[in-house]
Amino acid sequence: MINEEIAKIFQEISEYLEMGEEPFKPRAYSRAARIIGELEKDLTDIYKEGGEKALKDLPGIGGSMAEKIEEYIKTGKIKYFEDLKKKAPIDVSSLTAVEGLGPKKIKQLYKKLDIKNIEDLEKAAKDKKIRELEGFGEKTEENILKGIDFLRQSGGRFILGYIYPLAQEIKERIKKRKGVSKANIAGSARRMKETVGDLDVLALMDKEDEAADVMDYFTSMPEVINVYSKGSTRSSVRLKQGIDIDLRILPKESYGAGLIYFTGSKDHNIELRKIAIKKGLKLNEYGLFKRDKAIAGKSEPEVYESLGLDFIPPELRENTGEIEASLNGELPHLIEEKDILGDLQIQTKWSDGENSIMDYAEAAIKKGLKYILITDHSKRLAMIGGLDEKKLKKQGKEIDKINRIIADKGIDFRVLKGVECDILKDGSLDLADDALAELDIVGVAVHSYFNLPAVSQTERLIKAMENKNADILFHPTTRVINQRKAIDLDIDAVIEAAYKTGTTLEVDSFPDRLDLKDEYIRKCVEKGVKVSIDTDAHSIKHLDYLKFGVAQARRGWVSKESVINAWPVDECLRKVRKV
DNA sequence: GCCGTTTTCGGCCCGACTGTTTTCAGTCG
Repeated sequence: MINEEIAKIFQEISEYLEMGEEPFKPRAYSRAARIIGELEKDLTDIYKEGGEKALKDLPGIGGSMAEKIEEYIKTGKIKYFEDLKKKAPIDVSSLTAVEGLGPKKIKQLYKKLDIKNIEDLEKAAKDKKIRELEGFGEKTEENILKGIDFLRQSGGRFILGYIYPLAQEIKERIKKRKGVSKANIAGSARRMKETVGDLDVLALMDKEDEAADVMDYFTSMPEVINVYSKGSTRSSVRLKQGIDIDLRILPKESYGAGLIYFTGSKDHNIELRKIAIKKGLKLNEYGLFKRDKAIAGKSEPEVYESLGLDFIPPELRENTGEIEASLNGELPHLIEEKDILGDLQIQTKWSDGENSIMDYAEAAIKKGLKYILITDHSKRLAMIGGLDEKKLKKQGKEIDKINRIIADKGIDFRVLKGVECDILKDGSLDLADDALAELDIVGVAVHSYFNLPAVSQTERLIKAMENKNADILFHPTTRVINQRKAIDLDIDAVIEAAYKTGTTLEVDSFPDRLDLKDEYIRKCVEKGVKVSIDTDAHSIKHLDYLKFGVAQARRGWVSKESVINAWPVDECLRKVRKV
């Protein structure tokens, strides 16, 4: 966990330095921040085992940064960073979160208008002061206000994939405390919503008198910065990561009912209670009651069964038809992570990924996958080394070689040739058709002109899908949660076109993308459109993100049948093909 | 500030787009 804290500090240092004149130092810090953020191993452990030297051996970390990391491990602070903050007490990280604002503009705003945070910024923009600054104008001022609005809308919600490991870890720690026989994450995190407002953990305790110890532990965990409340059955704290977390302790007989109650959603629970009432029963967080007698409550399946329902997986509990489906025995058999046999979106060192093709192959084999599709960016994204037709061919030869090596070892695994080909403004593709035709699977994606009006944007996507080489539309709406809105488009028309052209639509598993989102995925399921669930990995570590894409697909009612990469490689290639 | 099968000094991903300009700085990826 210390890695994320240091990564955040280094990123902020980078932004501070960017306000100055020195050109390359910021990049070094930003690169280091990224590397640290993606490190498998805890920096504290690396330091404990190998000292400052081991830190220096990390890529992107030299003497100066190793010292700073050591300082943070020992003191919890980095003086260099504290000094920067003292010199210019600006809330850099929240200001850079406003789209269109970078370090240079922030510096101007601070120097000329003494803007230190979002509140100052909003006031200055509303007072029309920003447009008067050199290099700024009316449009910039407008965009700043829009950016603030957008931040507010998404504000306060945490991206599930980034907070989930912390929730898991705390749950595991609670589980290990004396007297705790079960612990679960509840709330929207258990429903695997793409963002969560806070976290809930439930613990089952057999003996009430041990609860005080558990609560003592919970409210004094190292991450806790504020204790809102502390009691024998419920405590509530804020963590230094900025998120609030509740712990509730339940007795054995009502653990299942409590789990349902605290998992929600609220609307789902209300419907359940209505069903209980119809049956002359009463459902609350303590159990299902007939008069005053508990008839169920120990486990979730028991409660659902007593209500005459099939068990409803948490991802479906949004009161969007799951209760009727459950009553009628028509719930889908949802896709599971273990069903996924291949990953169809992976960026390597050939463009903006961190690892080699072989690294990914080895990591994927280890994870039990049977195939991966290599999809580096195409040439339009020149700045990150996008591939042209020639390089793509060269990459194909490397893939052939790797496949031979793997086959020689007798491993059942295959690396497929692909690309993430840019969709240009007019809907044509960035690479020549004959080059695309050589590949096993072609992914196409939008990375530019996000602001086209809905009509042209929709036409653009449909034209791209009409290209017979375009097999999968990657991250179809291009949103980045909490950062960038989805492009304007007629989603029904896009899904209709996907159906007609036989194009697969992707569920991108990257935690801040999860694109398509759940309600659109469900439209695909209803329409019979094929989907793929891919990680969009830019590093082998990102292969772990698959579970979030699978969860999003589950929230979209997806069963294995419609997922092309839940099938063996030959079947997948057959399914992806356009007819 | 980091890094080195060209280097312990001199490089460092760099093109497109936007909104500001009247030739370009800043931001984004």
